[in-house]
Amino acid sequence: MTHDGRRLRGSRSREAILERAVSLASVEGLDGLSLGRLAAATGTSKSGFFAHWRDKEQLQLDAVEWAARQWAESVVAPALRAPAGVRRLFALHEARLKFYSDGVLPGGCFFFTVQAEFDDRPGPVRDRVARAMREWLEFVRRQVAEAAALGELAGSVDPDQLAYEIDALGEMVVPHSRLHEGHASFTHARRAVLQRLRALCPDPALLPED
Amino acid sequence: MTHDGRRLRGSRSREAILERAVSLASVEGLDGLSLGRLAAATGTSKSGFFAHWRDKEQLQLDAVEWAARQWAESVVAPALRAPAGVRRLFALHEARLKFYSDGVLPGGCFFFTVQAEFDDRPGPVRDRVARAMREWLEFVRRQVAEAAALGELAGSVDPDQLAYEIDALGEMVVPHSRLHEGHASFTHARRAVLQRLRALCPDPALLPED
DNA sequence: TACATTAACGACCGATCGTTTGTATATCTC
DNA sequence: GAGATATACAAACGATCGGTCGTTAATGTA
Repeated sequence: MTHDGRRLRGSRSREAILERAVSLASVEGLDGLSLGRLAAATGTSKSGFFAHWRDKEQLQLDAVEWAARQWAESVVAPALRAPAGVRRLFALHEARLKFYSDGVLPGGCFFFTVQAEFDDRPGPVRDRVARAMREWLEFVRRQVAEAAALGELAGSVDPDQLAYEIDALGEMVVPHSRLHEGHASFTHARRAVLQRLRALCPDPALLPED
Repeated sequence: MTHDGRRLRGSRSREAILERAVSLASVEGLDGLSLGRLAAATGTSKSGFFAHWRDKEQLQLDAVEWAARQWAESVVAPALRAPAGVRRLFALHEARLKFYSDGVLPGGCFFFTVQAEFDDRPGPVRDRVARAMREWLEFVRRQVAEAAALGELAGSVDPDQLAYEIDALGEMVVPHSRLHEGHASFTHARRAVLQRLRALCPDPALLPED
């Protein structure tokens, strides 16, 4: 009846499980999330996981992969529709903030949670998380360098430096907005980067005033 | 023989346990830390904990208290030796960075880890952590306001805004420095705040050039 | 000295953890 | 259709979880 091949059916439930895992892990972390709770949340049995993954660590690694793809589609891709340079750089910052304020993930940010969880725990998961963060920072750095090459940033800008600032100001919105209710941290994060870029940009018309 | 009163002895081991708990929690989190491992690390039995605390949550609450005191003594107090104003503000930032780079805690920062762990988990521990972070941010905000009142910051500065920036740029050093080895993030965090303050301060002699 | 209190312990509890085993069923290959 | 494979499950495993219980030794109070 159903035309699900076993492989199609398998990869569908695999994707559904990973989506749930990323969602739950944004709240409780990848290790804090237990297979029992994940099974309950997906309406399956926990022993069924072992048909898809050798052990919990393999599932964690695939969850990081899934989250990186989600980030690329939800944050990076929309920002790439803005014209290259300082406008794209700020669009990237705003797309991240929108990702957070839209509540795409219940915990706000998978990578913030998982980064805090694994930054001191050597192993494959930590390495995979570190790679994802490195690639993200490298991408931001490239946007900075491109803006500078287009003459949209004062010449003396260090791309590594500015990329760190943009990332830090954006990422700390997650704990601030969740710990102290209210929208203030979003305003602060947005304005911090906006004013920083406006101060560097020779053409103020490229960026909103406020 | 020993002049330990039972109360003195009790409060001594209580403090020793809390110090260990804060240290371990900076790595694995307050919930990730299990009583069994804490007992092993302190050379005691886990059942002994229940002579000092009703349950794990009470120990967690006291650990937050202990960590807040450590932060006040190791970061806030040294910075207060600098003259009020923009110099104290920057001294505060540098004291925090020194706290991290000195490796006072094996996980870098107790509050970063615990914040990420509890920002989505309602309960007394979350409330206590939120209060500690609120008090810290309020303290930074007051230093900003004082610097502005002394005429050491351009008049248009919003203390909430600048306090958020200083905190975010300082705190994100923790995951960055641990995930990507190297000292770069310390340089970035230091220079970001320094250049921001220098741009606002009418008297550049108050701050180092670089 | 008599008695209460405290610190600390070993042994054990039910629950949950990640994982293994065995089994049933559906799907693909031939 | 036959045999291999993939999906999924229930049941159970040993380990560990937070927590309880009963006890011992030391210290305090009377």
